[in-house]
Amino acid sequence: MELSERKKKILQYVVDDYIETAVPVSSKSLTERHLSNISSATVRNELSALEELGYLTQLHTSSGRVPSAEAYKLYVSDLMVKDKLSDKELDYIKKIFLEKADNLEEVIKNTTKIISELTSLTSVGVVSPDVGEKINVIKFFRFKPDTALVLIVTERRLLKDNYINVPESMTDEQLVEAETVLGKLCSGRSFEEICSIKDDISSEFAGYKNIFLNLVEALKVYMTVKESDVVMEGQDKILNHPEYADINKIKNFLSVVTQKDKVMTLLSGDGRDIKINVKIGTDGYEEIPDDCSLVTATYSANGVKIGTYGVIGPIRMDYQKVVAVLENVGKILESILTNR
Amino acid sequence: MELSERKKKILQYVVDDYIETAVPVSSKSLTERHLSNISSATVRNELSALEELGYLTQLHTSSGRVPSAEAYKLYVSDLMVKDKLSDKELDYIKKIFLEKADNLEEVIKNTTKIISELTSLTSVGVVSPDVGEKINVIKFFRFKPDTALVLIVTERRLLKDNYINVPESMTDEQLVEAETVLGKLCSGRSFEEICSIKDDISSEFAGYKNIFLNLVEALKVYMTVKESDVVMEGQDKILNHPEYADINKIKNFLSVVTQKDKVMTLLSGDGRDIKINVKIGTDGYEEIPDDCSLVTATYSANGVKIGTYGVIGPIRMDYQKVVAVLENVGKILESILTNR
DNA sequence: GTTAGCACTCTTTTGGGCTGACTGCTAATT
DNA sequence: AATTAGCAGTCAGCCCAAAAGAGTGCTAAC
Repeated sequence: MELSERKKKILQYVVDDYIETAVPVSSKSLTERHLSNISSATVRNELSALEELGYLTQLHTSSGRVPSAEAYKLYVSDLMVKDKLSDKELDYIKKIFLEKADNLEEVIKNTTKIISELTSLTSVGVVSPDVGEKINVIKFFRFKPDTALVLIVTERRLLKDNYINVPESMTDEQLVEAETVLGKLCSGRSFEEICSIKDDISSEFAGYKNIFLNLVEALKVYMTVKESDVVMEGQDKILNHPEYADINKIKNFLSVVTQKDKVMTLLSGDGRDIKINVKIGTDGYEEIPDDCSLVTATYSANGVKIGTYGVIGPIRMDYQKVVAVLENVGKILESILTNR
Repeated sequence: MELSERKKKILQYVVDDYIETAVPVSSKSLTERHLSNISSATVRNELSALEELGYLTQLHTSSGRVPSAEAYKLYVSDLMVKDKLSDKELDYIKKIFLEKADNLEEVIKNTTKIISELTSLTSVGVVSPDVGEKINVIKFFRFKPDTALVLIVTERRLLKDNYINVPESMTDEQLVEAETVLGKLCSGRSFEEICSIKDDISSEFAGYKNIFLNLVEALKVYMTVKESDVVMEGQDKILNHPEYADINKIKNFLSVVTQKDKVMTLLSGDGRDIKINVKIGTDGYEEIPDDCSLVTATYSANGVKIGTYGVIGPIRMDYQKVVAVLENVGKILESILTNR
């Protein structure tokens, strides 16, 4: 069922005001602030209808109205007016990105830093796993008799955090040969493809089957999100929100937001596209406290996914700002990474 | 001035009880729990003398006594009886370390995890910088026309987070030669030494002076503590302490303990030796809130410093436990890293 | 459909009074 | 000279009642 224009407007004002003040919104304050042309009694009738429809709740019979999770969803999708960032804020984003953007890891750190800074919320980010990435170069570097570091260059980054076992009997020359042969096998192919050719390895590569299998194991590590791919910033920002005055709530929130594995499962779900993704209330996400929202965006450059970023905060957060920040950070980031 | 034996004993009991209960300690409870042979009035006289001496304070005229920072210091250095860990706890430590100790970074993560777990406090750790480390191998890996990844193997770890610029005109063969030549120059020498030979580079190496200078810059990065060397665990643990019921205190604490750079400056100070190091109250450390303590220990194996680890928490923390954990983690860690 | 007005509900604040947990002091005791 | 019993004094914490304040819902009039 469709809401009347006036109901929409009133609901928008309620959410606006509640986000701004954190105080239940009364009919009187609405007429004073936004609706001087109609009386508070009329507004009261509308409010009580909106409550009936599930968009508003009251803490007790004589308190003002508070938006429900439903109301926030409608607000974000339909009601809210999109915010613009100031030139100062845009310059700040550009400045940070241009300062240092050597490698993907650095970029991610900066991205979450910017987002947390501009939204005054806890921000989280995760690099998309390398599933579909194409491999350019593979290199082995032996640093102990029986282990070698694996270096992999893909289109978007240099992977250098994985070790494989190599037989001690293998000479350095043989390892270089393995590198050349397996390099030939892998380059130009994606992680997925390589893992799938596991068994029917042709005779040309047969001598290096064991090394290859070890390599496949190493590749697999990059195909799922790892804790080290998760970045978090500004975990203390939640304390600036008046509704988080309760120790248990804080504890609850921090127990999610100080543990990478929890944030990981949260973010690994939605890597679909560049669009903004809003989860309000639990929405089936048991990891988030149910008075929290998670707003994320997935960025790409040159058709390659960079990662998913976003904020976690109280359900009463400044969605206008958050969406504006995520959109602009995305635009600027993508343009910087694309032009080079 | 030296305290009488009885005063020491009483002060010890006060600190013991206060750490246990978080409630100001009264003369009556002291006689009931520990001093049944003397009367509460006598204890009152002693308490008031200890207050005079600056070891105890009162919140208001009719409250029990609370230890001052001075009292905690004396307690840790002289008064407290050393705690022993249970076999279960010792086994837990060993289990975790034996599970995974491939590379130094992993070990550090585990160390802080164990410490936080066993003490129920926020724990922090930092790898000691590589200043005095001797280099074994240096390797360049070109992954863009003008940049190469620098791999450095030292006695204790593989460093792989630094890039240098190389001239695009340089062929891969030339780069390999640079690697061999500079490898000869550097291997067996410490970071410090290499940086100091900067200028009077002998003719043999003259052709690679620019690469060498870039390499020196890369080395320098490893000679100071970096944010990525800092690890933190259990930032939410502070919320279990009843004296941290105040939002502002929590905010204060978290603003330190969620920011790596702040923790970094805290820890980079004292890398002297294996001894336990206790900073109680501010003690001139403006980064810590003044109702907090920082207890750290620096570990080594085979004469090589591994890093500095410790806990940050309320001044009223269980020092017996903390010291016991730090000592035992150190012993086990050092023995594991030494025997191999 | 809108509005003024009033009764009603519920939270929050205020303040008094009481209790209980201490201490400090004094005078008596060992 | 050190210890102790006893008592007066202080202060936080709790309970309770009363008052104030903020808002709603409803009704009757416009």
